[in-house]
Amino acid sequence: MDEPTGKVTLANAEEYCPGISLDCVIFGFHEGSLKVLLNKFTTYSKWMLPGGFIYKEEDVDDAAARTLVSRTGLANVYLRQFYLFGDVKRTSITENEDLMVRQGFGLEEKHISEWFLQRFFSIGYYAFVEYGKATLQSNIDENVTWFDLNDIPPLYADHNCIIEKAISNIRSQLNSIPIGYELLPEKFTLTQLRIIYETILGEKLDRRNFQRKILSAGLVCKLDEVYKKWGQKSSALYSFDKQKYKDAIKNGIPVF
Amino acid sequence: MDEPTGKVTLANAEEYCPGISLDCVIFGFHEGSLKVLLNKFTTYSKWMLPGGFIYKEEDVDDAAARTLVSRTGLANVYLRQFYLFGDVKRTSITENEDLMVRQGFGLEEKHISEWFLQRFFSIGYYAFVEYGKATLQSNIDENVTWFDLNDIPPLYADHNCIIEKAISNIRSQLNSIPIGYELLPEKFTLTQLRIIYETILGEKLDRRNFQRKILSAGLVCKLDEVYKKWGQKSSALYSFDKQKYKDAIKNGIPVF
DNA sequence: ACAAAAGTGTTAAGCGTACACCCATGG
DNA sequence: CCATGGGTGTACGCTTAACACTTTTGT
Repeated sequence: MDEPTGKVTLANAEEYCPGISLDCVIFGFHEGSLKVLLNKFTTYSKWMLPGGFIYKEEDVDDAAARTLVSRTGLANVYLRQFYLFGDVKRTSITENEDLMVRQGFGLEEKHISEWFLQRFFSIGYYAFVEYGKATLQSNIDENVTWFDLNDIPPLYADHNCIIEKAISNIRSQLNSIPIGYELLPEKFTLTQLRIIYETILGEKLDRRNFQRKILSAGLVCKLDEVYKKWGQKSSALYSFDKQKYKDAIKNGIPVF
Repeated sequence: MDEPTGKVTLANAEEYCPGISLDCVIFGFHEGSLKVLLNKFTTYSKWMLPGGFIYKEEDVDDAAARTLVSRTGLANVYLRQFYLFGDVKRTSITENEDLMVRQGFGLEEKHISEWFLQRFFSIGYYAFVEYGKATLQSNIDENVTWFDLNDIPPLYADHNCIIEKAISNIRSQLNSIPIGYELLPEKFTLTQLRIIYETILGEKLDRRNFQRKILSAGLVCKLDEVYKKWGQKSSALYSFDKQKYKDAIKNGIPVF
């Protein structure tokens, strides 16, 4: 999975740490809703989270970043490890056999059970990327697409649970992580920002109170420009104050 | 490490998942300060966090619980996975060689480099136990002792970092986890509870405001008994309301 | 005229914070 | 009588939550 444009192969399985993988819940924001990036091997029926393996001489965080680059072309994104999924039954052998046989990974026969049918731990990461900047790296073997967060199909293994856990994790930290900066374009409206919060929290927020709260945090500043949407009153555009944003990240300033 | 009273051996290394271990930051409270449980192999100089390996057919959470039982004799304790430590250089080969040679694990020569000198991922867990109920399982090969949190020596590998990360993790969730219930005996004073919060937060809290805050959460109730300490006014004893505590755990009620 | 979305302001209740005061105990 | 620690109460200020009115724009 380290070859963005080439065929997926595990013939080089010896280069990876055995029994451990990582899965990324990659969030984007587009047309008023949160999206999650999923991929599917063309020969296999189920969608799955973009994942990867870890080179024997590679830090886990680096492996996650590499996975993200290979699917979106984006480097230096907001990426956080949030949980290790380690139950024995989180993957099923029959499901993995199915996946493997259909996909025909470049494994010699004797390596199949040693590698792909073994028990796997998976390290969960979540990422925030700017939807418009991601260049999805689909190819003949692998299809990469955004899914609306409210419209996720049944996924491979425990990947639905991984998404759930990512969201509950983000939710519990929503007061201390400045969400929005990585998800939104440079210029955005407060309604867009509010929808992100509402989606994560799973509840409606009062428009006016939200506005006051966000502005009082001081991380975003109003621009002179306005956003014009057909059929509505034009709304003010805002931008993140990059310096204050970085301070908030570094010093853990509560932002909401 | 699954044989509490026997000699530590890894001759049965094939039974464990390779390249992955877990380390527990076990907190206790005694004589006005937070303690962390550490252990030391008698032949090796450095203290380390109680850790263990994961059987091939064992859930990670179960492995952590087993590790905890083997050191403290306690089952059903508050135990949470908080991070996976996955940097390549988190352990050093020379340090591991030193540990291994001195300890003389029951490994055949050819297995040494395959098992103990390989790269290790470590899953971090933290636990809260009642100091008075823990029965430390020291033996000839392994010494198990409580250390004051403010007096931790330089530990094996990245174990000091693991403790730091555990504390910062607990600190960030202090409003939503009912800390104290597992650390304190059945009957306790609010000063004891306050010291726990102060230690985790690293700052003094106003005695009166703390009291009001805790009581308004409704998880603890005042008893008719008092605690008498030599040289001071006697103070009221409190207990956790077990039902409300369970609800708070289950439903994630903010408790502070 | 009406619906949908945005801008602005007000008010009351609740919570956090900073205190003041008194009591009990032992040195 | 003083130092230490515990019990109780108050008062101010800030944050939060609930809510009303107006503007813009396209159907």
